[in-house]
Amino acid sequence: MHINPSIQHNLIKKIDQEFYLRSSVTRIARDLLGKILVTCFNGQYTSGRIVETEAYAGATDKASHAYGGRRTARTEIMYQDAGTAYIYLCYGIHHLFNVVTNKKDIPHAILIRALEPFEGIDIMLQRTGRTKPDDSLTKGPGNLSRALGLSTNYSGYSLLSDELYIADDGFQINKNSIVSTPRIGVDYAGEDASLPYRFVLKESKYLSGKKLSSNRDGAKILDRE
DNA sequence: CGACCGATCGTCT
DNA sequence: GACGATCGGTCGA
Repeated sequence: MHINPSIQHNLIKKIDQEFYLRSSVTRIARDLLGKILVTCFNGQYTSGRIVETEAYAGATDKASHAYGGRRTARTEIMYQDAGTAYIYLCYGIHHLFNVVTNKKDIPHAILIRALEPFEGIDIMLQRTGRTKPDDSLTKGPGNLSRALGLSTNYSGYSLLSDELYIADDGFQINKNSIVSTPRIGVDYAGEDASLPYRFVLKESKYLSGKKLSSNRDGAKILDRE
C-alpha cells in the first residue's frame, strides 16, 4: 500500500446505510477493514484506510456501554439509526470514534482503532502537533480521532453525510490477512473480555496494542465463511 | 523488551 | 467520588 497524494473522489463510493444495517456487528467490523474513513471539515480532506476495528455487541456484551440495555444521555446515540457516529471521551483526553450499526434501538457499535494515513497528512500533522508522519499518527483510537479532527462534538453525526463518512475504493483485502483477537482494554468485562471481537489486517504497521504473536494474545486467522 | 505511571474530565453512582 | 474501549513517557532487567 502506498500513499496517493491526489485522490479521485468520484471513484470512491460512500458506504450506504444497508451496509451498517446488518445484524452481525462482528461481520460489519470485519467488512470495514480496508475501507476508507474520510472527514472533510472546513473543506479539508483527511482520510485513512481502516486496518483495525472492534465490535461491541450492545445489550448482551459486558464490554459495551449499552450492556444490559443501559440508556443514558451519552449512550443514547448508540440506539440511533445505523450509520450514526458515536464518539465519547475516554480518560478525559481521548475522543474514541465508533460506528453505530443494526436497527434503531439496537445499540451495536464498532470502534475504529487504527488507520493507514491516506489523504491530508499535512493537515493531520497540524492537528496533532507533529512535525513528520510516523507509524503512530493514526495508530490507536485516540490518535486517529485527533488526526481526523473527530471529537465528541460529532457524536450523533450521520456517516451518510459529506463531512464524515466511510468509503469503498475497491481495495481488495486477502482473507488470509484478517486476524481476530480479544479486544484491548476491556478487562472489566469478565468473560466477554476474551471474545474474539477485534479484527486487524495483520500486515499493517499501524496496528495498536502489542505485536501479534500467534497464540499468547489469542490471535486467530479467520476461518472461511 | 515489560511494568508502571500520570494526565485529565465527562459520566454515572 | 470513582472510574475509564488511551497514550507517551520512564525505569529497571
